[in-house]
Amino acid sequence: MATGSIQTTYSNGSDDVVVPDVVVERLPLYVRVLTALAASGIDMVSSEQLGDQLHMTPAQIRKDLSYFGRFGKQGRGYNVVALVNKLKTILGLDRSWNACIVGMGRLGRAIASYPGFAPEGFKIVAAFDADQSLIGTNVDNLPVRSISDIRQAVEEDDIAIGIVAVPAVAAQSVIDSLVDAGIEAILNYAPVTAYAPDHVKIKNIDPVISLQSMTYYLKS
Amino acid sequence: MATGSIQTTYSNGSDDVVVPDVVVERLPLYVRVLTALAASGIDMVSSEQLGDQLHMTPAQIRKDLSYFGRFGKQGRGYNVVALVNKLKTILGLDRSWNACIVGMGRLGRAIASYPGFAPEGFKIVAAFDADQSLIGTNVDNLPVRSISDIRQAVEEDDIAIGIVAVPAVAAQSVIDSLVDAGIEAILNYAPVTAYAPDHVKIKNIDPVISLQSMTYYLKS
DNA sequence: AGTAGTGTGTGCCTTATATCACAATCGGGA
DNA sequence: TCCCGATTGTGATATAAGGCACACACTACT
Repeated sequence: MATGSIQTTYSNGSDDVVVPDVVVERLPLYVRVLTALAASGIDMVSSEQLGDQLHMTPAQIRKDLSYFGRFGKQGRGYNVVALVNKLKTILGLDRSWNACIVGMGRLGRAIASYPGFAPEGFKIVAAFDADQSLIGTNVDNLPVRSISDIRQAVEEDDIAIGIVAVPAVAAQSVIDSLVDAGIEAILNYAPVTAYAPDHVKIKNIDPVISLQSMTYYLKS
Repeated sequence: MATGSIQTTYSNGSDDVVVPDVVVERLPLYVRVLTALAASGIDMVSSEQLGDQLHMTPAQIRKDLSYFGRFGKQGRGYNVVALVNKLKTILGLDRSWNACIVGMGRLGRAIASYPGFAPEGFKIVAAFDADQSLIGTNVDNLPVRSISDIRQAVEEDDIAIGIVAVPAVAAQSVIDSLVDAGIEAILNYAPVTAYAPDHVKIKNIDPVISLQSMTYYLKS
């Protein structure tokens, strides 16, 4: 759909493997169930058991993992803790990441106060808005700054991720600013089909679009 | 990934066509840009122009539309208003839909007060929670009811869509209740890989998972 | 040490999705 | 009325993703 690289190479010690995007998108799901399994004290798991939990075929799980190495043992399965650590390293989740929010309206504030980011290593370290009456105030202990400060803040605070929560009409220009400031990943909550150059990853969160495709299947 | 029908048939006057899921998921995007074009007074549009706006190839747009009929005219393109109306009808967006929210914590309240649903025809008509101290109170003019009332409410209020905003541990059982109550579409905000039978559509909204797959591509 | 049982990793095949490319068609102007 | 430029709709082809099935590896038990 949107332009962007479909795949990347993963340098796996010996040779470089081409990893499809869809595979990378599944890895966080593996991390999540493996983390839960580890927490409940289970130390080995088979691809079949993982498949049951994730509602996918064991073959797909094995193939996905095989892009990155050989983590399992025949007859035994995968060591839960070892595998989750390896996957976290692959995904870059063995460290924390700084993010900023652009747009501190109702939605931006809800995102800023969402308690699910921090435990996973995503820290929101800056907030921006275009509204002069908001700039300078504090929201959730975050000082709201002018959008024109983005570039400087991205450098100073080592911000890698931008979260866009502005109205649709402003979204593309905000995204351009973020890209221009050197950000490489964007989580876009604005209801637009946004454009970013190939080297910048962008993902959209749009509940209305999700609902609108589901109604197709509703009978009554 | 999750089990579920990959495709459905669309009865298009003469013959039944198999419509892939991915195609249906793109239709709302077409509706959105077409609506914007209509609002700006443009009355004809070509697949190439649509492709520019959506960052996809004209061929894909034409093929997607061709699953449902022949809406364009050679040499001219598509009539914007006629096409958007047709697509809305196909998607079931020519009417309004009732939805309920389960889980009236921080997230559930943010969803309930999100102003983006109503203009698109999605009405939140009921709210449920397990917390006795919340039941009976009003949130955003919505009375919070017990989860055990779901079945009755779904029937009485003609609710077609369930929005799940409960903690991860409670999500699957809530989804089972919704399915049991006869709901056919679920928008799940809980961070779990939820299961629903094939006849129930389920979509997940999970910003953390989205971030976690993007970090794979971050260099530094 | 030998053997039975289990589950991985992967080549090969199937299915799904995207793109190409061109005949068919439309509207406007000479 | 006929021709020309534009753009659709779609068969054919190319690419991508998923799943099967089995050789191989590992453990445990005798």
